[in-house]
Amino acid sequence: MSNSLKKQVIQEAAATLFRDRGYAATSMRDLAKAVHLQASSLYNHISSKQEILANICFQNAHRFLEGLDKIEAENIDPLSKTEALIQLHLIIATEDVTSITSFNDEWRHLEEPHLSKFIALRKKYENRFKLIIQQGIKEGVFKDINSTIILNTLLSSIRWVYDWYKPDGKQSIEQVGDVVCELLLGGLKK
Amino acid sequence: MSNSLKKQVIQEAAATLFRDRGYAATSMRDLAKAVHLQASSLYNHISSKQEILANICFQNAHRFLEGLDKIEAENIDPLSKTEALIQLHLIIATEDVTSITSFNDEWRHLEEPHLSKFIALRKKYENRFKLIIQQGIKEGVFKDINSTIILNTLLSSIRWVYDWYKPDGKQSIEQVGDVVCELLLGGLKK
DNA sequence: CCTACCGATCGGTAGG
DNA sequence: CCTACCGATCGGTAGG
Repeated sequence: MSNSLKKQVIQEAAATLFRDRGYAATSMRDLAKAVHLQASSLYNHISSKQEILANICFQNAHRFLEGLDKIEAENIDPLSKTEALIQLHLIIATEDVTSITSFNDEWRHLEEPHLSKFIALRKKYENRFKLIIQQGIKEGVFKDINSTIILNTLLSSIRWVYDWYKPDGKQSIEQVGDVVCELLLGGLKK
Repeated sequence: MSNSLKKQVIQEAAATLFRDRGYAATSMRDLAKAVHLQASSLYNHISSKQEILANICFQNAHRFLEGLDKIEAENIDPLSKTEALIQLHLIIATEDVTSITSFNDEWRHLEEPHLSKFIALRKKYENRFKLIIQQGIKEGVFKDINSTIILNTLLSSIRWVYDWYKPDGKQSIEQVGDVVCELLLGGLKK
């Protein structure tokens, strides 16, 4: 197995462990066992436990920001953009459930300077999302509700899917997405 | 200070630390420092780190179940019950933000037999909540949407308030609650 | 990739 | 409530 491929395997095993037990409760010996190595051998592929977490967090942060870039560039109204963003969250979630869950829950274990950088990226994402919502309010498609509350409720309401969704379930993620959109946007639309 | 009062102080300090750093990343020495004791002295008041977590989790679980008891007993329609449940979550959240946050995020660090007991309590709560939603669908007040998706979206969408709400904010929790109700129930109502 | 090992820290106990 | 201390485990390094 190539070195970079092995690194990938370690990263994925770490994401699973971080999701299941949390970052702090996962030891490098747990991780080593998961990939059939001695703990010390991990350090031929990664430089520290912290680096693994940082990779998980920033990889996912960039996936969200890239998705947002595309949606912003599209020539569609704020309602369609909001719908597209909800679907983006669900698509990213299903592409790599374990990674996204540990990204959601474990970023707070980032150390500086990673932590500040991560929070800044998230803030940027949220502000751009909020701008789309505010545009929707301005254009009269959305109710005139505090846009921070709308944003937080939208972002938060999608999160259960990460914990809950299993690819072998009876419902496709698109179906779940449509229902979630109907539920959330139904109350938001004027 | 009485013994039971000191125990209360320790529990609250622990809830704050668990919320800020997580259960696994909080050491008994951290906790001891927060209450101006030596680590060993904590054990005059509590029996283990695990016991503290179990107390936090079960205290909050019972607050939710008691609230649900009352709401179920009221002679009101499913829509009003759902509204009352959303407000219940927000009220409990604001009464004791730190405790509820570590209850939400740290229960998975419970060990057996606590863990199974806790999951069973939560399942019971969710099933009874779901029954109210299903009643609303049957009576034609709610759209005929998969009740599990509705339940999860409702429960999940409220969670950001725990992380976000500060009592010194500009908005009262009732205002936030009204907005969240409008947003969520607006899409749910037929 | 391994064996051997480091200093630091963990939850908790003994004994007063 | 403290000092002193236990065995276990932590992330990580040295050296091959």
